[in-house]
Amino acid sequence: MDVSLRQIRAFLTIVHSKSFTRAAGVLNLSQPALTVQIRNLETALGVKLLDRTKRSVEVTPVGLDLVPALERTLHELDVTLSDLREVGAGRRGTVRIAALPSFAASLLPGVILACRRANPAVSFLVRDAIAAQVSTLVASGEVDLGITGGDLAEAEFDVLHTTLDQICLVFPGSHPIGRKRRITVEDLVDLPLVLTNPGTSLRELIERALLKIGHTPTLACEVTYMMSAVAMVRAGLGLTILPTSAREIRVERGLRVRPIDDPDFLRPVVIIKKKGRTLPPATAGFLDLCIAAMRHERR
Amino acid sequence: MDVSLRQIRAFLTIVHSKSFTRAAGVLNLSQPALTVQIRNLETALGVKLLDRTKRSVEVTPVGLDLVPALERTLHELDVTLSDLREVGAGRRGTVRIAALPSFAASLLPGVILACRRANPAVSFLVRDAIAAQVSTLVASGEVDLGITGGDLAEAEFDVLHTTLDQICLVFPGSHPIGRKRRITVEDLVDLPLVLTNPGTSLRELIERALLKIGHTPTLACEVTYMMSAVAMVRAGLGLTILPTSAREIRVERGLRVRPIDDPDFLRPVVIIKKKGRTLPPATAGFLDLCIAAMRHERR
DNA sequence: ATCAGTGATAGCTTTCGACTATGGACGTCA
DNA sequence: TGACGTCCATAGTCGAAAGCTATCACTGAT
Repeated sequence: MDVSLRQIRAFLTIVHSKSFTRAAGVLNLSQPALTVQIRNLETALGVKLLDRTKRSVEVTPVGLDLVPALERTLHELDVTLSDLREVGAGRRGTVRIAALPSFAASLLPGVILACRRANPAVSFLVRDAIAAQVSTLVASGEVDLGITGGDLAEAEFDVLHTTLDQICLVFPGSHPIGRKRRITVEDLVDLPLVLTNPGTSLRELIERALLKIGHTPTLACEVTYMMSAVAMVRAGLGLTILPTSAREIRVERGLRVRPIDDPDFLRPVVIIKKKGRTLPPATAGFLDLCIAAMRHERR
Repeated sequence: MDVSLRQIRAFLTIVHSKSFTRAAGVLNLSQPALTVQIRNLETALGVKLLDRTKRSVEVTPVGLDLVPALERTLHELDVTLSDLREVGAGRRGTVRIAALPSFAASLLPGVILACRRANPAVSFLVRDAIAAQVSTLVASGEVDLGITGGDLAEAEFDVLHTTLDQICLVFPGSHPIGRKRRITVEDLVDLPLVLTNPGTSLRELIERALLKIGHTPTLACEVTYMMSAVAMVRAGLGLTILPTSAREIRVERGLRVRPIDDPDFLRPVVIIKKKGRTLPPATAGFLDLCIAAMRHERR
């Protein structure tokens, strides 16, 4: 027969309590059960581990040598497994998530805070990246969740939640366009725009929408970070177009933000995971908080 | 249910082979058995460890974190247990033995050599000590075997073997006593003797034997080591009395050795162990060799 | 000498784990 | 596109393992 954990635990318990009967009590077992366990263990190992003698049990020299090693190993295993149970309950673990920069800066901080408040031992790994990278990160398994634009192609992902992100025009308070009641795509034509880099989903969305009415954007400046775009606008270099989710439009004073009233500027946003992948429990909890926060945001 | 080693091994095997079916082959198990093992393991831990998806099995992030720790622990355990099996087979281990100096220097080296030839990984701990100390060492468990004089009092020990050690008179080749055909206790009276310290079993034996015929030894000199005694005799300081087992009587040239023809000078020698104690397998093998060597010696 | 306490043994019962057979999902290839 | 093969899951059955109760044999203490 093979050696089992039960047998090892039985052995160690007997060594500590120096008695089959007492050990049986500790292990919630009958004394004969223990006798059999030890007999089997000794048979399996081919060594006598305990000397059953008058009045009490003594460990053989061989058994004594064994005790520290077994104890160390068993303790390691127990720690590993009890940690794991914590992970299983969602009280521990690492939430690994990739998100568009706008969400990484606006939605996530609050959600992370809430999640950490509920389970202080949970840690977070946030990768902020443009849409194309987000899906790659999810597909490769480098992160478990992705928050990205809704234009993903394949059945490689499960869509866990969908919401909409209103794209807005950002302009100085003094700009004449502020007087319009409603801003449409047509209004964007010929306006000097500060846009994010080509390849970003936002840029593509804008170009596509303008192309639809036969135009291309009038580029005032091209930047990588939305923060830069906002600064440009503030300096009067032009106007920019950012999603509502972008934190940048809220921190900069003296700028005005107005939705662009066009279905093309209501960008779908999804939370995705790799298909067939189970989310770690802590991450599943985090997801729920995310969805709740998005619902709350859209109200 | 509790986590078992089988389950952990099953999990790791599946992780490596990335397939239930293949892992089942490796483990000589049916595939459904593995399915059940993993299901039980996951239930016990409250975590999904494997994602069973199309065509192949993937480890969940949580499971992946777990693999190295489990592997390390399991490997440690395997090493510990396989070492132990070696010990159990007597191929490894430490033989701990206390012996009277005469035996430690004469009988033991050969036996140890033979034992080591049979099992090269066995190591030895030899304590050479006078009779009183030998029994103490055995009683305390500091050694497993003791070779000592036969005058031990208690039922605290098991006597594993008994032999007799002829006590001899050692004298210079030129000494007149060499002309006697037979040496008796009476011959010892008034001879200048080089004796070992009071408290040694040999000294007590000699004093007791002389006292029986109403005498006390004529002390030429008192020494601790038999080697010293022999050197004194060699220098003509007196005669000495040593057991046959003493190696010293063989190495010194120009000395003569004659048995003292008296039952009092046929000292019983025993091999003992603590009662109720199981000998480690390597030590049991060593004991057999000791007994064989003693039998051979007395022929 | 009796009694209390220890571990071992025996007989019975329950539980666990393994096997065979089969089902459902998915990928592949004609 | 449909038949097939592969993979894991499920169901039912059976045997082995492990548990329990009752009792024994031994030892040490009263």
